[in-house]
Amino acid sequence: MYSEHKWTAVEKISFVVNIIPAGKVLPYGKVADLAGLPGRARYVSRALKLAPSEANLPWHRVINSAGKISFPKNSDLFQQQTELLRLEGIEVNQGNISLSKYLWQPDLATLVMTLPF
DNA sequence: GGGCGGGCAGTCA
DNA sequence: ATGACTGCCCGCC
Repeated sequence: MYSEHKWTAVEKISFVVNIIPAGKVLPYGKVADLAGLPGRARYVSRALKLAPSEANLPWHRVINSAGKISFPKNSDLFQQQTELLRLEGIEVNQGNISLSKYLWQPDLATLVMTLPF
């Protein structure tokens, strides 16, 4: 059955963030790409900030393209994100995460069939 | 409402 | 590492 539903940018972003597996991370820019919104990395951060907590998004799995946590080192959010990532077995040193170890590299063919948009 | 300016959990050269 | 550039939301005329 076709759905007439029009996916909003926020919905697409939420969807992509939701399918990042535990123990993996994805940069803002990649999230935007997979959501079909190339060049809109900043909008991803904005969307995450505005997303209702009830959505239970694994926001902590989104980091910047340099492989770092995008919060000031003394902030609560920085601490939270560090802890959440460690709970999933990801090594975090001073906000740095090894992309070569933890970058999510989805099989694109599978992904295309997974995304509803 | 419409328009403009500032700010941002980013990215790339 | 630094700076230029971006897309878009939000608050204020």
